[in-house]
Amino acid sequence: MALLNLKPIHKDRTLRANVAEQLKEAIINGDLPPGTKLVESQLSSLLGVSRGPLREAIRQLVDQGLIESVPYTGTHVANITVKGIQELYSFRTELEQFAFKLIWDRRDAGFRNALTSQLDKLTKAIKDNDREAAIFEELELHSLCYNYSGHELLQDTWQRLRGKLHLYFTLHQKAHNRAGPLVNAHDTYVELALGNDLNAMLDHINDHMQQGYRKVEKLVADIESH
Amino acid sequence: MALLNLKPIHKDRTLRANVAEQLKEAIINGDLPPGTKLVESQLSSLLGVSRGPLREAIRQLVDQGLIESVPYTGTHVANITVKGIQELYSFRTELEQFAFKLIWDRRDAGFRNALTSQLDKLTKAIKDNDREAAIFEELELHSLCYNYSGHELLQDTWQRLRGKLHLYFTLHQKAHNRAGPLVNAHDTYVELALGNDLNAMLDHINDHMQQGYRKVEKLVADIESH
DNA sequence: TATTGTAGGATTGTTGACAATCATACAGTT
DNA sequence: AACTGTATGATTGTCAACAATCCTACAATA
Repeated sequence: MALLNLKPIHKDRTLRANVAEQLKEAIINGDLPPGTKLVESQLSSLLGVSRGPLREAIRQLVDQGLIESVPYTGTHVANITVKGIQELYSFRTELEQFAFKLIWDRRDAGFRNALTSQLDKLTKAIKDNDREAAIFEELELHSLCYNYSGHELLQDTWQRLRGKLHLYFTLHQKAHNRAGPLVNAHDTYVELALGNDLNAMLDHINDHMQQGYRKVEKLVADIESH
Repeated sequence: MALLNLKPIHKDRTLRANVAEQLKEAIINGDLPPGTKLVESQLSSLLGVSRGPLREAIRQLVDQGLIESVPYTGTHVANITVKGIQELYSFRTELEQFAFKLIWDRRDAGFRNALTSQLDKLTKAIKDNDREAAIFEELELHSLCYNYSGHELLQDTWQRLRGKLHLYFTLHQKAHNRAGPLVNAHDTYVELALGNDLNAMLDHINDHMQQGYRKVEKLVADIESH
């Protein structure tokens, strides 16, 4: 048995999974803006899929907070609220601090390499002015930290939040038509993440999140007042 | 308009919701032990419901980690692992500390009354040797704290965990056939929660969780080795 | 005019039949 | 004997038709 490097099979080629993925993409990309009514019959014919798997996909996104649904009445893309953003950022702060407390003594060469290489990707995307990619790479950078924690429950929770966060980033970028992540915003983040002062890192996470929050805060106020 | 005290209508009398509730109950009560195969056709005829809503209910519980499912092959009640319990308790510690940081300056008479009254219910259930009730009331005590935080994202996350926690409690109680929560385990908890030393409370949450973890730890080792 | 009652249409919820996929057992091959 | 291929049965995935519910608009009533 001398075979290796086989990527784990993605054993989920159910329609449900495909539909969920595609819907999520559409919401996150801003193609389906918050508040958009989602009518099952329309969507199903649009996707070339019957309503069964579509409903299951929708329910999956409801659990992720990207879609809201009231029995017998309707389904729509989740709206954005100031409270929602505040909660997301405050919660993220706690999660990421927890992640780093877990990671701290497990950081090895693999982690260091992955992190710096990911920072490079992010920096490159920003310099290329590829905003979509920049958003993605920023989220990947944080995902990396969660993954190295080895804490599945934590990872799942992060994944659940990631979609909404991505949406906020996209909306902010579209509204202000300016670059997403700042060029140097993550330099000190990575620097501290590779350093030897845990408390400094935890403090920085606080700052990092508050910075991020302020960036999208105004956006929401605009949207909320229609 | 002089009418009040109307309980908010529970507008979810869909079959999906009923089935999900009933399935969750059965799992949590231990009627469907971990590893039990769940066959859709059997369950649907057993519940007198077609497979559509049943599948949606199952998917809901999959998202809560109570059920595991592999496409085209099968579905079964989630198994218990040492890692799973460790993660649940370490994660809970962070969540509950976060909750109390949020609550701390919002604690009012209503909160104090609710908390002490809930402690009374718990104590009574223990004294009456009603173990099922004791488990429920203990979870309610913690839920109260999460609810008073006003943080919906935190509440949702807690609710997702609560099911699995409930299951652990039930299994532990059935395996060792001893009382669930100890009589005085929550006295200092409530005492500190009503006091004026936040750090003491946060430290106590750590202890409280580790105590709880050790209690169910052995159970898992037994189960894991079949 | 403000409130209540009542069709009508649209949308979600539910169902039972059909198709795709998988695990098992067993026969065939080397 | 170990491995490979193949049929079989069971189970999940998918579909299209039917039923239940809700929102809207409009008429009726006071």
